[in-house]
Amino acid sequence: MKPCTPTCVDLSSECDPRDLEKFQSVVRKRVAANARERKRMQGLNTAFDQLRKVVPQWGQDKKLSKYETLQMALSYIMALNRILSDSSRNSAPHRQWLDLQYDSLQSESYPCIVKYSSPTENERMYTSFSCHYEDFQVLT
DNA sequence: TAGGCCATCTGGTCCT
DNA sequence: AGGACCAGATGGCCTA
Repeated sequence: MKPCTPTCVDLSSECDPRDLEKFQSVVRKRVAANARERKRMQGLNTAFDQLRKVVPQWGQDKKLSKYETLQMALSYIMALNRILSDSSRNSAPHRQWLDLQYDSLQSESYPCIVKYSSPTENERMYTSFSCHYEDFQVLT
């Protein structure tokens, strides 16, 4: 898995000490850069995990890939945006608001997600959206 | 076994 | 000079 790094090479026996020192400095910098890059990528993955938690994921027991997460977030934001602009035009009650969300979230908006149409799945979706609706209300 | 997804390493570029 | 960011390469793991 790990490609061979310069640390694999043993130069200690035949190198000029100054070259060796220079080489070791390069290796130290490379190792430090690798660690920083790992940390950066871990931060990025944490952000993806946080995004997965707030993005709808019904009927999907498998974790969304990074690409799917971004696609879903995009679609979700677009849908909420549409809901917001629609609801500002006519003040719909809660259930109508949810129905509106359902209309906005058809499968063509979520190409990465399998669409489930059973009452159970719809109910789960309403529950999920109720939660988001509360958050939405707090924010606005 | 092939393909998808991912973590890691690496070198390059840009910014402070 | 050092750090952040990026993209390509590579190899491991998992699933159909």
